[in-house]
Amino acid sequence: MECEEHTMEYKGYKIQDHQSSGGGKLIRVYDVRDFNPVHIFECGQCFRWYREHDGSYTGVAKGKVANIFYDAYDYCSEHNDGHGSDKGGTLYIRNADMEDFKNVWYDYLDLGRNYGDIKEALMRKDDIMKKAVEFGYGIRLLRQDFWETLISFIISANNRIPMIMKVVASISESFGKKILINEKAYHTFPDVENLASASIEQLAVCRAGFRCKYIDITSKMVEEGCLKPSELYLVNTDEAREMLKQLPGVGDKVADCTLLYSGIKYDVFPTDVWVKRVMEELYFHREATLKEIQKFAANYFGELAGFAQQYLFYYARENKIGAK
DNA sequence: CCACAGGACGGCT
DNA sequence: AGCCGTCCTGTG
Repeated sequence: MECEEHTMEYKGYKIQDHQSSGGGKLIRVYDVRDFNPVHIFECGQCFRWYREHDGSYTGVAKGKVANIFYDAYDYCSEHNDGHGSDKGGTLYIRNADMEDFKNVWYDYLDLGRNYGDIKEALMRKDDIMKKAVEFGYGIRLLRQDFWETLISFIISANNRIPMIMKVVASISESFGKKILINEKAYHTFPDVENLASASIEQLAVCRAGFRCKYIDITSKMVEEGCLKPSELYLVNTDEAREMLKQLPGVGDKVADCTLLYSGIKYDVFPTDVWVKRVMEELYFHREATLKEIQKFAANYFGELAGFAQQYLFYYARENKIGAK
């Protein structure tokens, strides 16, 4: 089998591109900091990544399939140096070439952002954030496809993560494009037109329940141009949230998740039951309304609210903070 | 069989 | 504006 390797530099990262004639493609990215696949793929922001036996994750995003593995340089010692940054490691992206890395994965994995600085700023806030950041030290906010994120979080309403994953997988199998890799089939998330042309009966097969009608109407509204994703970048966060809330099935929480996880706005604080519990238990020391929590987060975390929320959510859910 | 988990929405105050 | 019943599909 012929193998070809190239080493190059891209936006400050040293990359090795490994292509074999057998069809195996691999990208190695050196010195990637603040990266832990478990934290990234299991912190509730995405629904299409599955853990393999070797600890890597396989998923479909932006029309591409990849397997992601991370090898930390100093696995056993402390994960951070007390200043919010870690020692880094090597990121392996299988089934990707240099073009895929430049066009999809660099951006999707938010590799252009210095999470060390964000973690340091949040840890300086208080001991609660220090603990939350130390716990989820390898979290990154994925910059996901807007449309997939919107529909995924409409499905997330009053629903649990394993169920959301099943419904999104089912919608992709029914309406997305098939990709064959080593004779195994993967499916992309359908684009707006494909979902808009589906009937409610076809959607019902995907087990989305009462959310089927929201998906149906939202698809048709977006197809007709009632909401143009590009316009969300041009307005402030409150206006963007109100625009999204015009779509059925989209309230404050779904709107904020969509804005945050597709990388459009970062000064949001999506407040689900877990975030509400952790805020009540650790910050308010009493019951608090959603409004109070939103106001507090906006003032206290400001531009970093979205990142703070993600560390707090992962910390709360993994440790069952505030659970009955 | 029942209790419970999880946000949006609409009707009521 | 705030409160609360209802919506669906699971699992324990």
